Amino acid sequence: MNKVLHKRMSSSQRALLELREKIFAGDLAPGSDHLESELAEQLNMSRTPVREAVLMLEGQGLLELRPRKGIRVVPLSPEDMEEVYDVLTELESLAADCAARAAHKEEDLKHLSEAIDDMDVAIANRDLDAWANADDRFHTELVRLGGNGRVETIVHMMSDQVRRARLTTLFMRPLPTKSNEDHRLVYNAIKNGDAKVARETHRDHRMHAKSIIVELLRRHRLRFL
Amino acid sequence: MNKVLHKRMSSSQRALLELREKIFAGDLAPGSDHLESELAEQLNMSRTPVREAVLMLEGQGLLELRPRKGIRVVPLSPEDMEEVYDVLTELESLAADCAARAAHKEEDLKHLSEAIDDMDVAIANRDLDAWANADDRFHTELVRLGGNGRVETIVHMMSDQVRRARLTTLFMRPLPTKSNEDHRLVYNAIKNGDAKVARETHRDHRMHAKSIIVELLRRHRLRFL
DNA sequence: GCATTTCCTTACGTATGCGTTAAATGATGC
DNA sequence: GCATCATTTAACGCATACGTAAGGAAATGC
Repeated sequence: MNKVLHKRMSSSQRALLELREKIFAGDLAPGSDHLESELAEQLNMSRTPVREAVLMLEGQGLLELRPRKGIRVVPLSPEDMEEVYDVLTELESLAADCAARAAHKEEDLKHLSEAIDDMDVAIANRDLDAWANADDRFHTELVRLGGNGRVETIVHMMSDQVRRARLTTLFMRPLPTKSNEDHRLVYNAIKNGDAKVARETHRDHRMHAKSIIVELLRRHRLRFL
Repeated sequence: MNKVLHKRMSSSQRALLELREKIFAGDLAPGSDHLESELAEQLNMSRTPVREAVLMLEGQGLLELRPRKGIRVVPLSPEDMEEVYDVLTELESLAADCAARAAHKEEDLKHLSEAIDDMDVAIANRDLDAWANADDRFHTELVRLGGNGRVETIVHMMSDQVRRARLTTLFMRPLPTKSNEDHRLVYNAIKNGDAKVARETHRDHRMHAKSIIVELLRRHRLRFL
């Protein structure tokens, strides 16, 4: 657990972080309902900061408020995941395009290339968690280089959903060996300032990932419904 | 004012709506700071529902919470508007693409064509407000036809920012006579199922709009700083 | 038996009060 | 005269209490 030094954090902040953790850990299952008072008790605080955190998490698309029905952890249907991936594809491709145009020095692309290298290592070690972590870093750094803060925020929200879906699908996927070739192509295109290639390569990369995940989710759904 | 029948609305809901109205009316000026207690008094309610509304509006990118500094109405710099337009361009183009692929019947495209007609009328009448209204409807309907709820949500948020910027720039713009030609091209492409044309035409349309608005904002800024 | 209405339970919505803390102002030492 | 520190003040964070309304159960009428 990354219990970062939370010297003095407001209860709302704590509620926000801990609820997120619980959601991503699957501790609060997709589709499950919860009462304010229940969550407040779990977090050992009063309802007020919980309400505030829940409001923020609703804005982030992780929770759904249904007064007197409970607070629902938003489910992840294959259809939802298609939506999420389409937004991701579009905005990350834009970021790749902008990053390529921005003429970054090789120095600035260090994090990007490190993430790619880490993925190679992770694949060699068959370490899916490490791979997923490095993949996240690659995509985070890509949008950062794109230089559009709103794109960053939105992509971050969508990535959260992908991360949730990965909980149920990562272990069933084939090792993403092909994936890193794409990453390198995108990296080189950005380094060379080739916006068109960066954009289109990344687009193809994401569309491919989308089809895999959605397919897995559909099959998974079939087995459990 | 659209004082829709608010038979029994919670105070939070009311705070949300009324604060939005005040923001869009410029009653709460971009960049201005306000206290919770001040807003609570204005709205004639306690701080609690105000806090909740403010939290939601922060998630929508309209307010910025700066504890002990005040609640700030987010300013609209030309740079912000560039970001907003880039996101809009990307996601609306996606929506246009999807809408074209979806093979909608002409019936389904009624709202779209009506909005275009209304813009023609508005331009003939030199009625900028009516034009802006119809333009909003066109874009709203376009993303609806795209069929991706998340795209709709995000585009709606970005459109809010554009609407705010329009407050200060609409009156200084030339009549957007050219603009409606673009709308018709997009409409026809969607009707004919030509996704590529729909996407690219719309993209060009938005990029053009972006350059105009950003330019105006920059000039406006120069005169007032 | 089934539908309708009433009552009851309980979660939520909001006001309120108090403790906390951060910004501001003044005091003190150098 | 300036910097640092203490003091003050006021806005916020949070707990708590209470009113309210929604959903369900039970009772009553048909």
